Amino acid sequence: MGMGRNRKFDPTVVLHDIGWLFIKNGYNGTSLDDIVKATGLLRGSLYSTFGSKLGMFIAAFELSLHEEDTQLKWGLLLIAMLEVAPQSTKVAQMIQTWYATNQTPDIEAQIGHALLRHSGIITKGE
Amino acid sequence: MGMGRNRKFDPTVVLHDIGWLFIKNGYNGTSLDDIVKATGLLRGSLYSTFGSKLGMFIAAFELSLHEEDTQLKWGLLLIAMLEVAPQSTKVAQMIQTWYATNQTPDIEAQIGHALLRHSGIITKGE
DNA sequence: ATTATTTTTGACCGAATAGTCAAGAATAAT
DNA sequence: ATTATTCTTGACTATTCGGTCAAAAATAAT
Repeated sequence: MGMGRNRKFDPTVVLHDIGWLFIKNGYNGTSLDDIVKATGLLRGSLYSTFGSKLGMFIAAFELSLHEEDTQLKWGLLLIAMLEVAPQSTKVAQMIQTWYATNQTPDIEAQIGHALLRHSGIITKGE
Repeated sequence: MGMGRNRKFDPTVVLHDIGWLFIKNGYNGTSLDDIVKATGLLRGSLYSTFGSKLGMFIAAFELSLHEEDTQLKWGLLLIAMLEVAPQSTKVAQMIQTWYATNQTPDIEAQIGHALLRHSGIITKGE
């Protein structure tokens, strides 16, 4: 008996912070020290909740797919496609699923547009 | 007097190997040990020729832009846009220049297509 | 053949990496 | 209030990271 302490932080909020970090530095470009500093949590809490760095990305990515924040969604989608999918079949499948349900005639142009924006080549409309 | 030894390897060939490595693992996902193994060269030779890991990427990227190998070119372009540009203004400028001279009505669709191919979401035409 | 200059070699370095864990603090259920 | 369970803390580890360097080998020019 005794269910123990409850989590002191809101995983959803933390995953947002982590998501934006990944967008800013890339997946391999983001270290755990970066995540620790950005979230204010310690490694133990992060690992007991998300399991691994990859687990953190997957959770943040999945969250973003169920949200309206298109900035977060597109950013993580790009990182997932280029950096994470090659080393995680699960992430590759998540992208597959997203693509299958979001396929439109202009999807490729949308992706290209997102990448140009992400890299700062274009800023607004054109 | 005495001009000293000549380089024992062909930088162009080496830069191709390095370029494909970056495409396969990403920039931050590729270590110098990876490069050493893939090229057969040792760190000293690589550093005396290219200066740094970033120098290796820039040289491989620049080479690819002057070539016909579209696979290599698109692959490195994607890596450059998403991973390297944020940490190198020089690479950002290279992409800017490329974009300025290659801007077409369907450039965004082309980029999106390249990224979908890179991540294995699509394989051939569609 | 000597020499000045260059490249190659591979051991080495401090810093950063992802991940671990035992001990302590908190708390939900009894 | 006790207790079983959970989360938090932060020090710790082994490994990998990009990069350096002195010595050795090679060679182009004289």
